[in-house]
Amino acid sequence: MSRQAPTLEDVAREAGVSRATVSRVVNGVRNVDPAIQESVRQAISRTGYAPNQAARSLVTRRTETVALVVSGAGDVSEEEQNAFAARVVTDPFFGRVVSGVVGQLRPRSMHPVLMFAETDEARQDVVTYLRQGSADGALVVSTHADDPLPALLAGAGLPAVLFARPSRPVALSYVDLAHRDGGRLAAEHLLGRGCRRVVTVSGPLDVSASQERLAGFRDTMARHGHAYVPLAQGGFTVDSGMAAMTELLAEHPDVDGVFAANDLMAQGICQVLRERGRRVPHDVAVVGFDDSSVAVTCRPPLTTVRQPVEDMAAAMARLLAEHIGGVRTEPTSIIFDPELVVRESA
Amino acid sequence: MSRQAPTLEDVAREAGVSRATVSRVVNGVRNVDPAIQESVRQAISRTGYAPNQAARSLVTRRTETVALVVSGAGDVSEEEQNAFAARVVTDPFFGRVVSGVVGQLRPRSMHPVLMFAETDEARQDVVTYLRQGSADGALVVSTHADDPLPALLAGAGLPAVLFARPSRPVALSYVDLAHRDGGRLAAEHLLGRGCRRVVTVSGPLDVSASQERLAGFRDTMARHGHAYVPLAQGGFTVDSGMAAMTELLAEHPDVDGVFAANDLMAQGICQVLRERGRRVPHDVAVVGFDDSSVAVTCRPPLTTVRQPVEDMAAAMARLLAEHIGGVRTEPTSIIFDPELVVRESA
DNA sequence: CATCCTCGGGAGAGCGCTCTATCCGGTTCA
DNA sequence: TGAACCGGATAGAGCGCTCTCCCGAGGATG
Repeated sequence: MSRQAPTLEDVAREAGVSRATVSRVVNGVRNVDPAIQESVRQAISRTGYAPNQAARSLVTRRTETVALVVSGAGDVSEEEQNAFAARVVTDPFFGRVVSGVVGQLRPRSMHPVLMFAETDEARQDVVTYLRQGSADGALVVSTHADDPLPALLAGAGLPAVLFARPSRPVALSYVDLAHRDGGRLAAEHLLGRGCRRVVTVSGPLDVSASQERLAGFRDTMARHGHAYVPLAQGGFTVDSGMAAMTELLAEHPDVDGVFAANDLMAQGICQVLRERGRRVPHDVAVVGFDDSSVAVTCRPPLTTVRQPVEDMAAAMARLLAEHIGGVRTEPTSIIFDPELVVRESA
Repeated sequence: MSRQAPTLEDVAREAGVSRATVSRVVNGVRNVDPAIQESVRQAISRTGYAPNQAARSLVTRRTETVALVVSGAGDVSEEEQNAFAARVVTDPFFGRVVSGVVGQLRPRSMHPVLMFAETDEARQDVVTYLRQGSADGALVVSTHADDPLPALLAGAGLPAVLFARPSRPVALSYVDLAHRDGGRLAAEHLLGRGCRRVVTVSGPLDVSASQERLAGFRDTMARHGHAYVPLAQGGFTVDSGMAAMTELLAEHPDVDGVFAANDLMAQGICQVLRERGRRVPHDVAVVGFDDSSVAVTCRPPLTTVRQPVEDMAAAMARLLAEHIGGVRTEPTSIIFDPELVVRESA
């Protein structure tokens, strides 16, 4: 970067028109004479002009940037922060979120800036970041039901869209899945296969999605005469799935069906079952949740309840863009339906 | 956001001082009378002032934002773009990169914006994004050796730091691993265990890291009398590892050692071996590469060559910050040493 | 032929901040 | 006592862009 970058002024002089006209050409607004348009374009490429985003933002009050925030509850220590980031990013679920979001933002020339807000301070940073106009809005994925961030955002009147309904009502749009129906689908499938001694590994019960999946599952089991379904709580990771299954297996060695609240845990469950000499699905049927990439790579491939994460994330981005653009003003919710995907594990 | 956001002017009026003084307090520069400092601070919290980042950027020419770019080579179709993003983000490797980068950026109050540049157009977008001052610099992770992005960035004189040495020399800083030494470590370990019929699954050979790991491995094997090591090329994914091992096993059923160029493939390899009735490590020893999270969750846990990705990513961020700040002007390279981590698979 | 539009273009006022030049009042020192 | 100095604050000039207003030249209209 040797000399000063060319400005609108330079291009205008080069093309022999006014700043305003160049601006009009660049932004494609109003009718500009095609001949002048062309000469401006040439002047632009001759000077190698690139509009200064800061100057533009200063007057438009738009940055074409949104914050993609993964927020937890409570406080974690300084060094845990990075571990949190690593864990979140590595989760196949997050990959699908990013994929869906980017797919929507790209055609709108918008960009996501990644933020992790697992401490109160970090959450305050997110609010400040938005308040100072560094981003136009936020897409929030909470890892806990009682995440305080949505309320902070709503309180500051900042545009935001949530993944999953917040535990306490907040005046923000969100997308969610009918988790309860997902639990029902899993139960019906296991029952349909003739499973009679079914157990379940739930997600963390402070996450409402976990509660709902479990509730839907248990309700359906109950309605078919299975009043009690043994439960172990997991943490949505492979490890926690293994631990939970080990525990359940000790108490219920005759188990013939398992519902796991996500695929990662289902994978761990399959691993434990195999190590204990149980064949999946012959001896024990396993149903996962999410239909993430591991559902396919898992041995055996998982029968699972599909959550259309990419579509949900895309919807989030779309909603946020509409809120930012002022097209949509009222908080809106979009609930997606789960779908059973039958593979080999059940 | 009901009324207009308060500006410096408002705070100044409220505190009974000039704009400049408030600015100094906000930015903590120069000597300001402690009493005035305090009254300004109070005025700030009373008005709920948050500095406008666009206005600030306009004059400082800094955004405190960096682009975190994952760039491929060649062109992929429109719909493959999202798949690319999903695949990249989900890779545990990327999670570690993000973790390391965020760890460095956070204390500097900088933020990463995520960009995927797997088409020529997308790469051009990255350059434009930086040229218009939307970000102060770029951290580039290339998925292919002949990625054209580094040259574009260097050509435009934009601050950037690369993960891995570019195939053609470019005037940019980079961090890298001594991959060749990593291959050597793997070979020595397998030989030390007494393996005599060793095969290897490499990464894509258009990635220089793959070539180097393979070269280091083969050289060492050759030096110990093993002139020929059967090879199958994989794609750094579990699936490709499985396919490669299936192939190798068909031609070399008596194999007793495998070196995989990353952990994901090693995991696939272990799976195939188990399915074929081979015990790991008893019948076949498997050495992976990376020491990623799957090395621990894999059954059996993987003996692997550790790549300190977090540290490397942190170094990238640090280098970039120095380049942006003008503290460092010459392109610099930092090469990290791999380390063997012995677990159960070999 | 006067009037009213429409269309293409220019002038210029900011957007909210930083930063240099400047000023002011009080001390120090020749 | 006056010049030099210095910490501490202000005034004001931009940074590069958008956007509203305005103007002038045609063309349509009555």
